[in-house]
Amino acid sequence: MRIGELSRLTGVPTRMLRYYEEQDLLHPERADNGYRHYPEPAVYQVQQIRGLLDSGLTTEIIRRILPFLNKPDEIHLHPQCLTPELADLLEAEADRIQQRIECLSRNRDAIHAYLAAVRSS
Amino acid sequence: MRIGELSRLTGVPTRMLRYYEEQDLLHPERADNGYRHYPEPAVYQVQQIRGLLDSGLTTEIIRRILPFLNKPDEIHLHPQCLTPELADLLEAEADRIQQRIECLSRNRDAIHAYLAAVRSS
DNA sequence: TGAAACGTTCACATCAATGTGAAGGCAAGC
DNA sequence: GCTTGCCTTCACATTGATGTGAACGTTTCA
Repeated sequence: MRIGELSRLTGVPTRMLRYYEEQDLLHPERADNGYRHYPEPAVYQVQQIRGLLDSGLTTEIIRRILPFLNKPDEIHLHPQCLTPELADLLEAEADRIQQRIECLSRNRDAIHAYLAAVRSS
Repeated sequence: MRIGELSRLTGVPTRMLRYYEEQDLLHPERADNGYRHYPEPAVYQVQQIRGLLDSGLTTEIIRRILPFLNKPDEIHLHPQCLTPELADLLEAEADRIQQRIECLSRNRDAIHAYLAAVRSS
């Protein structure tokens, strides 16, 4: 599909889809006339990118971890693909994500606790 | 304590502590000479603010929900304090936080799954 | 008293994510 | 063929969270 349709399907402005490409998050094919051409799964990928951005990750971090998401099965099973440095980077990023999750969970619970307390009074 | 000590205790630059005050997230007292004076609990509050910012929340949202965090007990139990609009706002914010948690959890799991798959090969 | 360390405000700079518009090429229908 | 809508690139503006530095007052201590 072309960029306009992807934009409609995802609700993400075309400007941003081009920006994500510039940031190496998306890699659409190009038609003869230069038009970008996206495969079906791009819809899901864009939603994933949006979710991560909204969660406070930068495009740089997303670029780094994106190749390893959505691929628990279809993995390049050559062990040399996973250098120790890369493994460390992924673990560190998972840890930082975990910290965010805990922070957000605490505060979500606090909001709920507040609402419950006030309502039961 | 003064701003420098709070900065050392939290690792947050004084510039940012002043910025958070400008954004109505912190409200230190002022000494006669104009120096800011923070109470002990400010340390925890600053850490909380940082956690929320790092999780992708804006200062505007943090300003709105901050008064209701950390107060499951010491609540203004006057029911008129919780207008329906305010309750809606808090619920909506809790929902959006929940979405972030789910997005981050999915991707943390994906990273772990990738690492596990590659290592067991 | 003078230096060092800290505080104040003001202001300009940066960076990432995004908005917006110009100027022009391509495509599909009337 | 012309209009309409989509596509391209280029470029400048904006917003929120920061960095950084100037210019100046305060506290501390030798």
